[in-house]
Amino acid sequence: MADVAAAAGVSGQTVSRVANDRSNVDPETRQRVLDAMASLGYRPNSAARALRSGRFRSIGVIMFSLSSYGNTRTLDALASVAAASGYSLTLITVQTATQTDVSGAFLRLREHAVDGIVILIEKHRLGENELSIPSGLPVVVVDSSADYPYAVVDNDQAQGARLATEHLLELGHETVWHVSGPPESFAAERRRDAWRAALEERGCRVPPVQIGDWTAESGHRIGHVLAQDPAVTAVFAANDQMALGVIRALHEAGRAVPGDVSVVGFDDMPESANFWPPLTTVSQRFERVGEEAMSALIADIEGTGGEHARTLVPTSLVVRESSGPRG
Amino acid sequence: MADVAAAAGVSGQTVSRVANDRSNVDPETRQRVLDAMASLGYRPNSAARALRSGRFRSIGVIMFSLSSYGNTRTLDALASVAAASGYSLTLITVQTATQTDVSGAFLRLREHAVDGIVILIEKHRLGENELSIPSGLPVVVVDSSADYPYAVVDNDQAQGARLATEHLLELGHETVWHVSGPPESFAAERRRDAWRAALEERGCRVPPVQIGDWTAESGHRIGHVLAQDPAVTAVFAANDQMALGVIRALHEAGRAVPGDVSVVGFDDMPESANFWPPLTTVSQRFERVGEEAMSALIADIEGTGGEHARTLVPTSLVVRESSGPRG
DNA sequence: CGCCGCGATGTTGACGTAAACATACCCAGT
DNA sequence: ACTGGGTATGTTTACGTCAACATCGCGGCG
Repeated sequence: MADVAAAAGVSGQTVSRVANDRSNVDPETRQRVLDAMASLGYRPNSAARALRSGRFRSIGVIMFSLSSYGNTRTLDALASVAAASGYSLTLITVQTATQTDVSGAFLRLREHAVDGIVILIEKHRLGENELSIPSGLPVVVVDSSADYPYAVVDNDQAQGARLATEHLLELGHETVWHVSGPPESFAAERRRDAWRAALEERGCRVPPVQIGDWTAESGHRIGHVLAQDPAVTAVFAANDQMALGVIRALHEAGRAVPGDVSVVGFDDMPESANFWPPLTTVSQRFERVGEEAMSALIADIEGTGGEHARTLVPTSLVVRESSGPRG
Repeated sequence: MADVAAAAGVSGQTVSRVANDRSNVDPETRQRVLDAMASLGYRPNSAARALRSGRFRSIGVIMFSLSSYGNTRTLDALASVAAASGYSLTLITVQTATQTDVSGAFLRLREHAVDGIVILIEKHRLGENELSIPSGLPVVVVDSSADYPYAVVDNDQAQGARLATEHLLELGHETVWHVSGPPESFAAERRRDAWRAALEERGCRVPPVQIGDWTAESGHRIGHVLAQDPAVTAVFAANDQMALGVIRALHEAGRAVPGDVSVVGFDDMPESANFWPPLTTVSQRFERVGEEAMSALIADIEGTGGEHARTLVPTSLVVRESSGPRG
């Protein structure tokens, strides 16, 4: 900065004013400073800026894992919105979603002087005492329980699961079997509850829940069991990967999809339209979730708004060939 | 820090020494300082630290998109290694892989005081003049050409493509058709060249290349064309998603996989084992790529080594049911 | 004609840390 | 007892930026 000031023949303060677009700088002087900046390749030093202002224009993201398709897309949206708002994104991944790991991530983010934190954890109930942040940083939680003392943004899991279940019932199936995500996942629980509620509302028998772990392998294993039972004509899997495994098991058992069994997934991965048969599934708007989360966080940081609302982004059903009338 | 110093009855400098684990602090004093730190919840301010030292213990990552499966897994590995080495990760995504966007990302990272940069761009030849970094920051490029003046780490695309092609030839197929990635992708080019070389070495006819864009849809479209030609008995798709589309098109055309046509992919996505039929594919070790890239970068930052080497991580063939002897 | 006010610019200091240098002390060797 | 060297700790200062205050000059108005 001193170099720029010298080159432009002004004081450092004037350079600072130009850099921050302050009023009350003579247009001619401003131009001179801008020229000097350009020719010297000057960039303000954000460390000094952060030290001075206490703000870093940086957002921390704590993720459980990048392997999940939805989390990845949400992160992408977070990055876009953050960049558009002039924030950078500091990413911390934790190996396990334990309180210890998440707390450690918090501490590391505090050291790295972030202005706010997005938690992208798909697991259930991180002990709330552990999540308290002494520094009072703004926090937004994505894809988790409503019990947090922070703003929460999520896809509307319940509404999506209801869409899927009702779609199958409307096709004439007597009931719908469910391949659920793991017990510790809140998203899985919400989808399961909504599936059960949809069945009960219509007076349908509620078959036993099949517990998977989101992987295609678990779907495959469960699919083999379901394929043995001729009463199974409609399956709602809690994600597309498990649906894929179920379909493979049905193929292996010689049961036609959707001729003998209809299958519906949840996520709408890019591949799902090209499964065999193409998968009927619930499309989530992860981009929208990321945008909502980042907007809420930035509003909180900058003092605009901040009601710690719960935002649910609606999902939609994409009907493809894996579901059909009861054969 | 001043509070801690007062609480422990020492000077700020001693606190600093304890915080940085310097030698020459009396064990008793050290403990007193540590206790004070703990009770006051002190965390060093990284902004001030960065300002003082010029080092931020932060790595910038520039990604073209998070939508690619491989990039995501590589990023996951980068994050793990960075965390283990005490670095944080600043993520910048660019919408397009143009020189302008990438340069802009560079500038933003320079402002954010990163110590080094990983470029995770799957596209070809960013103009090299644009990639020059005035500040002389260490840079590692993942998944791209060897022409850069920086260290490069990548999966060994050529070796993988050769594995896939030779596997199909060894099954008795007279030649292998190729569904390629888009022209501007260097990875696609390397796979294409290796496929062609493997065919030519064995004196096989080289069928016309089918150009896709990595998506399952493009594979589906191309698959329909290939399905018309009875001479097509073996297809090597440049990624699993396009392979999925090809398989779907073959199903639709009534051609059995692998009975009539064998299909091999590239990537080994978690879903691929549960395609119908399960996909023979080339498994890439993205985690290893991420580790190598981050290690190289950190070595460069910390002045250890730094020969700007080119590291290729070997791939392996996973044989499943989508490939079989020529029917 | 002189004073006031306002806009443009300069000067000073503080943010939290750590390097460099300074000081204080202890112990071994003569 | 005195010197020299090493260890533990304190003091000063600078990193780059920006808020607060100080200064300067110019035009308007009583």
